[in-house]
Amino acid sequence: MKKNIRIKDIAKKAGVSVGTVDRVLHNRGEVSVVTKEKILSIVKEFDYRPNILARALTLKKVYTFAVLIPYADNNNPYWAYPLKGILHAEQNLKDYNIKIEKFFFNQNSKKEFRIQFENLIKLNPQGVLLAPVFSDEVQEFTSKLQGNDIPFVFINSDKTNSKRLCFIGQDGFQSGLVAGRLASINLNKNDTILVVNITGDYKSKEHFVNRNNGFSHYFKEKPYKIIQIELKDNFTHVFDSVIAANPSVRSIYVTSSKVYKVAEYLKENSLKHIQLIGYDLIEANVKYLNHEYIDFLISQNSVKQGSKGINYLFKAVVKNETIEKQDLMPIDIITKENVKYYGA
Amino acid sequence: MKKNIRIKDIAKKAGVSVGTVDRVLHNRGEVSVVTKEKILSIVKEFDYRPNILARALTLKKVYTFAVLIPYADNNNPYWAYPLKGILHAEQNLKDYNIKIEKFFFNQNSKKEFRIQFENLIKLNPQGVLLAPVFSDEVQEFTSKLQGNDIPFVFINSDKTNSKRLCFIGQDGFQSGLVAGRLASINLNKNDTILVVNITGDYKSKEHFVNRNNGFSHYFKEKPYKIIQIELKDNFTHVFDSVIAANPSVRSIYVTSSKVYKVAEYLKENSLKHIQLIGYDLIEANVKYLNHEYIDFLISQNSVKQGSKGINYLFKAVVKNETIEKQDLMPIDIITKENVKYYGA
DNA sequence: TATAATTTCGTGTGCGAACACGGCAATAAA
DNA sequence: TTTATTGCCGTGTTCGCACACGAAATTATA
Repeated sequence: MKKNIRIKDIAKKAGVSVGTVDRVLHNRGEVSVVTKEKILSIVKEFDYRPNILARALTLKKVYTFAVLIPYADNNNPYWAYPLKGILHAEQNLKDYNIKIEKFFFNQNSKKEFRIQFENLIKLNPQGVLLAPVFSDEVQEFTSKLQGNDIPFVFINSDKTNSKRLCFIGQDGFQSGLVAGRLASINLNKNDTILVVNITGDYKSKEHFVNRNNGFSHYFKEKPYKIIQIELKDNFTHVFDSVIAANPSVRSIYVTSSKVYKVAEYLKENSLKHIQLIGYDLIEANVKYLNHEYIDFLISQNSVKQGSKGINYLFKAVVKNETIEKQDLMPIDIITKENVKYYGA
Repeated sequence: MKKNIRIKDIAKKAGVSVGTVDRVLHNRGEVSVVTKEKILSIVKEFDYRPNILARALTLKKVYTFAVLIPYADNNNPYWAYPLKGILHAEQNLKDYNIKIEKFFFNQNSKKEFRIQFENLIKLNPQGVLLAPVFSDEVQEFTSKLQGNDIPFVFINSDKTNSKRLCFIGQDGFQSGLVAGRLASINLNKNDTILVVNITGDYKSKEHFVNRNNGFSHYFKEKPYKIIQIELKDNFTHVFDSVIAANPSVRSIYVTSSKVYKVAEYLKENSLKHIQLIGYDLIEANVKYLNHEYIDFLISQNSVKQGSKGINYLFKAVVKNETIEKQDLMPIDIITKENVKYYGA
């Protein structure tokens, strides 16, 4: 393990001054082709990597990253968690002069999304982390970013067509498979499984479609009856009739973090014999998990998604490292017994 | 979010030079009580934290950490994983002049452990990460470390009596509960569950005792029969008779990472109707998980344990931060469907 | 009072990288 | 030949911190 080579060392080897080496490294011209070539070859040979500590120290320049995600509220607590991770990463990178500007929008409002991304663009950040909720708007937005040479990272869901730096999230299909495995526990032949999609006005459904597909795929050639229903936020009435019409329902799979709403329903109607599986460790879900109305939660590590997003921007923009185009988070299986280790 | 205060700022506020501030901060004396008090109060008021970038840059001093863990081999692949994490963390901290010296010993040889820790002591590292396998020897070792003011971190298992900086590992009891939950899936009343302890010559059993206790606790007041057996590495013969004597065994819980040996047995004897649960994502286990001879693996994040261990030493020794006395890793539940996300 | 010993404090240098600035040579324009 | 203009390159400073060195102020001793 030998020491890292420094600019000074390169200069000595090339028989020039550090200033010259620096000019080559930063493409600031004013260097003859001959010496440039020579320096570059040395750089390559000894695998020069700038000492980022020294760089961060000397650069008064503050890197600004921007985040564009939905805001969280009572009816939509999910996005509080990625935000937590983002703040955590910000804290971690404080020494490196990284500032993170946050822009929030209503998950159901394309208009707000558009307003916020206009604001964001004005800021001219060095990198962007965003949740690509509305396909068309995202397309438009990312084109602009590309035009300004601003790299961007997707979080939570993906739009493969765009030239993102990276996507951080979960493989929805695969998590559907896991859900299938969990939903079929303790079931008897001919029992019924209910799949519940609570999407509200949510427009970007790809995520949920993948989960459904994975789930269905798991049950090919398995002897269970599966019913799928689509619900709005306020669904008690609809649910009553579905349950009444299907008394053999023994297992429910909710494809989103709103599983706590179904849990609430099960509790109020004393339906503890029905297994319940859903997504994400938000507070309400954890409560029902502990009270055994929810049997399994699938976590997509939303907090970590946030911190990873920022860290990838840091690596790519500040450290100039190449990063993987995709980081699929583990599909954590959470029960009452192990939930306490996934909290913070 | 205002700028961090610097030594220079403190100096100005106190009406002294940076040298004086520095002397106070590092307790190098040669400062009058009055000015010392004044400086300390300013430090406190403005929550001064040294810029670790600048510090790492200026300190030619190389921090040396030492690691003392069992080595991995074919019959004992486990420790390859924490080592992986350790190497990863080392890579990450390269810029900070951290060197990590590794010392390995045979898991069953107190003699080797002793030899290696003598070697380690000679190195006089700034911090130590160790697996406290042999109680008495560890006691002796850690006393010496304390005598030399060398902080140390435990990994994988704990010895609460010693003055460790921190313990990183899993709550064995709690993981036993999780195993209980998983082992009782799809069971009928009066089915039998077999608990298998494969400990070899392994002397430090606390870890496994905790897992057993947690498992037993889960089954209090549950209508299943539970049998516990203790096996050496070569157990085929014994196992034959146990299975023969208990045809109602429908679920097996192996309390260690050697569950692949039981899986092998199940495969050779075509006992696919028996559920199998064990620990750790070592290669052999993953293979049988994919072939559905193992139903669930409980992962204790051994790789991450390694990297965390080093990072805690870094935080405590280099950054001078206080750290939690204990970091309990999540109890990851792994199935065929989600295993691929826990690999690296 | 003069000198030595000690306490108390300030200054200067270096870590590695970034960049402004200025210098020297070769060539072009006067 | 003199004066600009350009191409090419070296020097010096800065970032925040650590530490060596030495200077001043204070106290002790002759």
